[in-house]
Amino acid sequence: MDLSERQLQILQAIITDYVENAEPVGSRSIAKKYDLGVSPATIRNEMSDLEDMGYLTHPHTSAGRVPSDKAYRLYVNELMKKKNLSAKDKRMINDRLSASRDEFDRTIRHAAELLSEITHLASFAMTPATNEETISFIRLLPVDERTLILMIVGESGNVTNTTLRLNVPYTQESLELLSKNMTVSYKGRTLDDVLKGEIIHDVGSDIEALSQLRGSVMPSFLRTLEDMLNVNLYMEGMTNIFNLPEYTSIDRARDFMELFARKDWFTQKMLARDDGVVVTIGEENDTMKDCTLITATYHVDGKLVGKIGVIGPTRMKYDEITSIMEYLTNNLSESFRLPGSTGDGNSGDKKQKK
Amino acid sequence: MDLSERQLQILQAIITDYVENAEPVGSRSIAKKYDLGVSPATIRNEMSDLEDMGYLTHPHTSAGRVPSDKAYRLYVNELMKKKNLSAKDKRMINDRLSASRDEFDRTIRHAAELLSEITHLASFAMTPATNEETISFIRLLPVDERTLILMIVGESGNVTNTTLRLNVPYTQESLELLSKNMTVSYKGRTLDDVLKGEIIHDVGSDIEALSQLRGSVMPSFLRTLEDMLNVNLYMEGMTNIFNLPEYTSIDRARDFMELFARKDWFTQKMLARDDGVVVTIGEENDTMKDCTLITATYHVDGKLVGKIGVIGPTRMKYDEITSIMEYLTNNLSESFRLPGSTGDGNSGDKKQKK
DNA sequence: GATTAGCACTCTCACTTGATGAGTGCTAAC
DNA sequence: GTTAGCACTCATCAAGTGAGAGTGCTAATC
Repeated sequence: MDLSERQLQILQAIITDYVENAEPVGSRSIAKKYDLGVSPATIRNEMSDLEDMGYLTHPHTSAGRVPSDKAYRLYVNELMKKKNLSAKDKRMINDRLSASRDEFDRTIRHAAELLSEITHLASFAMTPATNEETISFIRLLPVDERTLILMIVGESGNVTNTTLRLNVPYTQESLELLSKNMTVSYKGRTLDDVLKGEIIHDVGSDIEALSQLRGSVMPSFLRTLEDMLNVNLYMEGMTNIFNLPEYTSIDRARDFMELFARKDWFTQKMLARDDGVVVTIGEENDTMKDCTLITATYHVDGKLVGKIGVIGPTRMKYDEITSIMEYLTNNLSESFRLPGSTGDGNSGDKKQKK
Repeated sequence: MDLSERQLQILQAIITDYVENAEPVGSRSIAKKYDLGVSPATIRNEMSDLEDMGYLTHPHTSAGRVPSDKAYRLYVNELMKKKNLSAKDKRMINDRLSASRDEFDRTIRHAAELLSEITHLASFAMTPATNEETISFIRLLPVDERTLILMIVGESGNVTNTTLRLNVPYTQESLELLSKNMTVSYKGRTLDDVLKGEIIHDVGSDIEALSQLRGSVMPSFLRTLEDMLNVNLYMEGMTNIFNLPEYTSIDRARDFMELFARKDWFTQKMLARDDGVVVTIGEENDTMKDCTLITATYHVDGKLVGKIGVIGPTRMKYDEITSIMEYLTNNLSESFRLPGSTGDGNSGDKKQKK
């Protein structure tokens, strides 16, 4: 049972109005503001039908109507039109991103900042990495007689390091040997694979000092690998949500903030999402049932993907925000393209349900 | 004009009660709960005097009294006694810290976690570093033909790195040469010094490729140095404050959260504080005038200092919290001591005003 | 002179009441 | 199918009320 043209118009009007004012919208104000050529009474009848079909809800008898998740879904899939960014926003994005184009992390961080500034929502960005990231090399660097740095570098240029203090001094040679040794053992393997798989014991354990050093380093190696899964995640504008009427209750604000304290959990959640612009609304999320989450992917050399996203209440300007994110990710992919390559990296605008 | 013994008793009772219940305390409840041997009326008279002297305030005519910053200051300096930690807390601290004793960053992060769990306040911890940190070496590591990692290591084992993408390919040799080159130029110099000083141009610029590479790397080098000033700062339990009656107003909660979004500012603030256990109360802080901030320092090999701290409303359990922090920092300093060294690293308990 | 009992006074808080206004749902007329 | 009209519902606000907690003052007491 499809919606009639008029029903769609009314629904769109309600969504537009509610997104703007955050208050239940009544039949009379729709009739006044949006020129639909019918009286409030007619609109009331249609609204009642829309409610029966699950597109609207009713906080209480005599409040106006509020769009449901289902309504937003319909809006995102069918109704909304792409918005053009303002010249000011475009300029801002171009300027800020080009300022640090040669540094991955910084560019990504700037992207998150931009996103939260423009949308006035909470945003995040992560450097390109996946569960399938493979190890490129492992390096142990001396600091002082007992202190050393363990560094793991992924294929994508992701780096994680930790500073270790050993109980016994090490020698420069054993350090270099172990670096090479470990690189040989783990190069090309994915993080998941190494974490779940057997630890490789049998390499070069003929030398006493080496195997001792190895024993001290291994536990930290594994823990650091785990950290590496949690890539570089930048979060920005978390406090923006305090300005929204949805979060004037301290409890909801707390819940919101607590979600983001668990960075590792959050990262895994986001990594699991599909490519392209993905919108999940309210109940479609397993946690955060009153939030909408929009993620988009950018590409490096047309292959590796990183993600950016915004989080806010289901009441948000879907059209503007998805357009901004599309522009932003295209811009990012553009600047991370190898000169000469052409691939557009499958940046299709899917908007699909998760 | 000193306070009489009885006035001190009453003030202490008011503080104890207020810290516990977060509600203005009246003369009658003091007389009932604390056995001072005088009637409410006498207590009222004393309270009135204490208010004249600035130790108490009055939200409105017929509420009870609330301790002022000045009262807390007196309490911290003179009245409070050291608390013994519960066996449970001690065990928890020992267990959790020893689990990752060989890794700096992880241990520090665990310390922050512990602190916020035990105190139910917001906490932070930073790895040892100061504005006087000196550069130990600089390393450039290849990732792919245009991508490389720039890594700066400080004397204390602090590492900062960034992934760069160049416009033109580089050669392995030029990379190694530049690494050595830069290390020679900057080794032993402090971050501040390098950031403020002249950029050194004249080293090895006879080779064309090298000077080009250098030109691409330098801007990032300086930006990354700045990052390094902002050490590793771990924040934990920010959402704890939502449970406090002081922060049920969304505005105050927002202000609080926004303070910590500015990590670099916060780091600099904390680095500037004295060694030992330092308590600054309310107005004594230039920002956060309704917060109390307690920091403490731990030592590595008896020299380098790192900081941990808690932040909360001025109404907090000063005696417990300072005791916990003392125990925790002693424990940290202990595990970061070079085997054989003895220095206790000046871990005096100063409690001084900033 | 210090301490205390007594009492009037102040202020907050929770609760009630009534008026107002926005909005719906139904019915009957167009 | 559309619309006007009207009764009904519910949230919100302001004003009013009583209870409770606490102070500040005064006069009596130790």
